Amino acid sequence: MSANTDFTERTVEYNKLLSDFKQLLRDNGLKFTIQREVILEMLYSSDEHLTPESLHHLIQEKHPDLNTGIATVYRTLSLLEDSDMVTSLSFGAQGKKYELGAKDHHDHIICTQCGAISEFVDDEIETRQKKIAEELGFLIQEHSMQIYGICLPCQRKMKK
Amino acid sequence: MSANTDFTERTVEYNKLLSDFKQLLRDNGLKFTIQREVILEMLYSSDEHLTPESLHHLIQEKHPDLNTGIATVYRTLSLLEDSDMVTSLSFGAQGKKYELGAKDHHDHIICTQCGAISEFVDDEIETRQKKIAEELGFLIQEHSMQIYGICLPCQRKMKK
DNA sequence: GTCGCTGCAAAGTCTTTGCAGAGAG
DNA sequence: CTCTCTGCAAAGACTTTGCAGCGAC
Repeated sequence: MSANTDFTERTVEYNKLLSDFKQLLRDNGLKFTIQREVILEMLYSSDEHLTPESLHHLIQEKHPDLNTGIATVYRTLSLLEDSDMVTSLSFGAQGKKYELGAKDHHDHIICTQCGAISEFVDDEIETRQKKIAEELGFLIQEHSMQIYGICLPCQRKMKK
Repeated sequence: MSANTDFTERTVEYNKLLSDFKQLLRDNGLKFTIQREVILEMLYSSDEHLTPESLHHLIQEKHPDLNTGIATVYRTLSLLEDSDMVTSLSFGAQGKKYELGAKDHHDHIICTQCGAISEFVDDEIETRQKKIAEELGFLIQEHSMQIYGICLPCQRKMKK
C-alpha cells in the first residue's frame, strides 16, 4: 500500500466521519461550527489518546486564530461521547482520555512508565468474554480491557 | 461448609491482613491508629467496591465516635494503594472505587443500569493476555478487564 | 431574524495540603 | 518525649454552568 493510497483512504474515512457528525447535528437541531469541526479533525488526525487539556492545547497551537475555549472542548467531547462518536478511557491516575469511537473495536496496553498506549484486538478473548457474560446472566453491551506493563523503549532506558 | 467455618476463615483471613498492615506500617516508621484499622476493617467487611465518600459515610455510621475526617480516608487509601494492599478501579463516570488487593486476582463485570459489580476469573483470558503483551514487547505487570452489560435483576425490571 | 454556540469567568466537584493540637510508640 | 496522625479548613485540579454577545441557518 503506497503513501498515496493511505492518504486517500484517510481522506475518505475522515469525510465519512465529518458527514456523520453533520448529520448528527442536523438531526438534533444543533449547529455545525468551526470549533466543532476542528475538534473532530484533531481527534481524527492525532494518533494519541487525548485529554481535554491536551486537545485544547493542540487546537490553540494549530488554530490560534480561533481562540477556542476549554469549555467548548469539554462541551463538544460530551456531545460526541453521548452520540457514541468518541469513547472515553480512564486509566489510573492519568485522567480521562478520549478517542474516536468510529475506529474498529480494540483494547489497550498501557506503559506504566511513560503512559504510552498501544492498541490490540484478540478474537479469542472477545469470544471468551461473551461466554462469561452469558454464564453470569448478563446481557453484554461492551467491554474494555487494559494490560499494564513496561514498553520496549522504557525497558531499554531502565537497563542504562 | 458451615456458616461457622465461613466465620472462622474470614477471621483468619482478616487477621492476616491486619498483621500485614501493621508490619507495613512498622517497616515504614508509621503508626497504627484506630482510624487506619477501621478503614481496613470496612474495606474488608464490605462486599461492595467503595468510593472514598461511601467509605467515609460507612465509617461515620459504624463509628460515629471517631469522627473520622474524609482527608484521613483519602490519605489511608493512598497509603494502602501505594503498598498494593488495595487496588483502585475507575469505571466510566462512576468515579474511583477501591477494593482490597489481597483478594485473588479477578476481573469485573459491571451493570450499566444499577452499577452493580460482579467478579470473575478466566484462565484462558489470562493466558492470552500474557501472550499479547509478549508479542508487543511489553513486560507485563498487571491487567484489568471490564465487561459492561445489564444484570439479571435489571433485565427483569426492564421487561415489566 | 432566530436560536443555538462560544468565550469568559464564576461555581461546582473531588482530592490534596498546611497547620496546630492529639496520640502512638 | 518525640514525631507521626488527625480533623479542619483552605487550596488545588478538573469540569460544568450562567451569561451576554456572536454566528449558523
